[in-house]
Amino acid sequence: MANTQDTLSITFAALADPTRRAILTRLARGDATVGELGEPFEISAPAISKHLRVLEGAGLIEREVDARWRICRLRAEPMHDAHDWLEAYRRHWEESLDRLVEFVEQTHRADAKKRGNGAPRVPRKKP
Amino acid sequence: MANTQDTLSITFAALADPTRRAILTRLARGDATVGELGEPFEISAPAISKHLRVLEGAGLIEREVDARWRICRLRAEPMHDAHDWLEAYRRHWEESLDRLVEFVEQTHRADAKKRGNGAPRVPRKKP
DNA sequence: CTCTCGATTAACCAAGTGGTTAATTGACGT
DNA sequence: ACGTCAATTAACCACTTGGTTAATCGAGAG
Repeated sequence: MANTQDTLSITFAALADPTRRAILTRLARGDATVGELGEPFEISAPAISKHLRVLEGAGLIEREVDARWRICRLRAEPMHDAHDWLEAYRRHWEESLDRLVEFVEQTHRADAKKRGNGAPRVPRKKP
Repeated sequence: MANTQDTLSITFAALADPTRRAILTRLARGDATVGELGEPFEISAPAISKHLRVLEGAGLIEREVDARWRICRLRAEPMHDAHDWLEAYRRHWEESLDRLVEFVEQTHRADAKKRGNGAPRVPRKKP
């Protein structure tokens, strides 16, 4: 409902569609026309047009008109902000990974020392 | 319309709302009850409940029931995948940054040589 | 038992989204 | 001038989303 959407929200929303992400992935390999971009998908040209408008609205692509073709080019800057935002949570997912590694190592050590002990313990959710 | 949404789409969609991002930011400082999470916002309790269900559906939080409170905890793992996906585009935004730096340096050099030239030029979108 | 409190569910609404087909625009080739 | 081709716009549809208010549920307190 917050209609005056902030940039980050618009960026994440644009990225929340697999077709649009595929388009961006394609554009990372080089500029392309709208037709080329739509070719891999089984959806109509207007549907592609709409996706491109969303991407353009998010500043993730820009279009340059060349005769009757529109050349699309990737503009990755907004991803930078999204990446930075996520970066702030890195230690949280690394902590979870640490807990998993710790669990695996403990299990391995237990197996090596005395095989066939009790039930395999599961990492506590909040240790 | 792809209804069987992939994980990345669900993650990005969950992050595409400022209220939900604020909730995650709050949870990064520690677990909290639903009431505590909703307190900063001027929306109803059911609206918060829905946001939390979206976050839970994306695997970004988990809820533990404690008497009549629900304790919410951050689960940052899905952000890891989103972060990785964006990482693939790093060189693109860094290239753009390079172009900007190059422009600034050029401008600076020009200013140093002949001061007080025309209006301050703005970086071209496609130099 | 009853009342309150934290939280969720139910039912509804307005707006947005992702898709369609049909019509339109604009540049090119003949 | 005409037809064609790339792309967009228009109009429509089904479904989702973010919000509301009212009702419900479950655990404690009196």
